[in-house]
Amino acid sequence: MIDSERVLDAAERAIRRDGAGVSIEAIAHEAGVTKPIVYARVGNRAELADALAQRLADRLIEAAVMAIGKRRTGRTRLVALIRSNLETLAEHREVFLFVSGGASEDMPQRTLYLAKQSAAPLAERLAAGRMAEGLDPSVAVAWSYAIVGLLNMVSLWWITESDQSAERIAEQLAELLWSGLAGGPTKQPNR
Amino acid sequence: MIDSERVLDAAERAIRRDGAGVSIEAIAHEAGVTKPIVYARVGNRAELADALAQRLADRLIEAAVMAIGKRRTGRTRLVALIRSNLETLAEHREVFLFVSGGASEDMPQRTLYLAKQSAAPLAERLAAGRMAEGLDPSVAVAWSYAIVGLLNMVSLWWITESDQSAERIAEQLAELLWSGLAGGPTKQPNR
DNA sequence: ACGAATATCTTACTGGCGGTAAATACTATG
DNA sequence: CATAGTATTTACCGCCAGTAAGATATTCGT
Repeated sequence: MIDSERVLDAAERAIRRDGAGVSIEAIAHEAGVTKPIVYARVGNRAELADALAQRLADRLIEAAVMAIGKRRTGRTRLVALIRSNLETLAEHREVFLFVSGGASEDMPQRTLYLAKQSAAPLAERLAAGRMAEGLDPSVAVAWSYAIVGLLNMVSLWWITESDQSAERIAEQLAELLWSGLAGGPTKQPNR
Repeated sequence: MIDSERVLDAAERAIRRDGAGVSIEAIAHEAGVTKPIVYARVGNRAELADALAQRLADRLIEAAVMAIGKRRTGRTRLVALIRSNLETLAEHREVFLFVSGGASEDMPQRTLYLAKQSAAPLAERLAAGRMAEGLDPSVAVAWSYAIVGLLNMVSLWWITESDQSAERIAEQLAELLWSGLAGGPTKQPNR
């Protein structure tokens, strides 16, 4: 009896090897079993992608927790979070690409599903933080999706096209997210 | 002789009808021709998606230009831009979903390609704006991808799950993008 | 210990789609 | 009318997701 975790492990290895377009058969082969087993354990391709998305989200969160383990506050913490996100996604590059597109058809729904894994806890924290400061917490949901989308796209760009360091990119994004386009505390000029 | 524009029009209709998973054959049928014609005109599925992405990007830009036609400045303009983006994507919902995932395989590359259509001009404007203010323009590229990704994800979320008004969401996002998490001009507390 | 029932895995197949090569209809020109 | 060249369709291939039915191991009652 091979449990579903083994299959998922094998799926990740197969994806790393063959790219986001892996066939289910290749995954089965990697797991040392045959196709129907994969279907029995993790379901069809979409469900497989969901499961891998879940794992990836877990890793992102774990990495984030690690990153803020060293007590940092405010902006510095934000930089650390972004950086950990970039580096974790880069580390699981192929899986990231598979989850975020390699599974055909109703893809967008899955993108959203994956996003929600990260966005939901983020939204909670945001709402709590703003409540604590006496600010309107109702922006939290939209903001969390905004931040997740931002990180996703920048990660994709960074992984495939940019050669700058994660540190530098994280710094730039933190600047945007922390202080905004208007440039923070200074009186904003309009343009 | 049917030109490629006709095929693309048909593709959009077919996508609106059948969703992002349309078969090429269905598109050909909608265009009143047969499959190889589609391939001769717009190439394979990936190239079709690219062409539609281009069209969509054009529409987004056009709508954006319209939106800022009424002379607005700074934050107000930002709200208008975001709102136009949301509404335009909602209007072309299915095409948006097709472009941003309906085409299988090397999807992520295409997501990035689509993003670049919007990000490149945005980056130019950002860089110019920051130069004019004596700020470091090197953040422009990362920021443009950040903003495009942010808009993409929020649009996806808004289209499929949220029932709030575009105006309200635009306001919230503008708040984030303009003033940042730290909450703008006011001295930021850390949390 | 032995056979029956059940759980587990594999072989073998189907349907459908992306993509293409070869056949056919069509148009223009002498 | 013939011929050359082009536009379009028919007919096909290969591949893969997903599944049904058969084979093999395993548990359980007696």
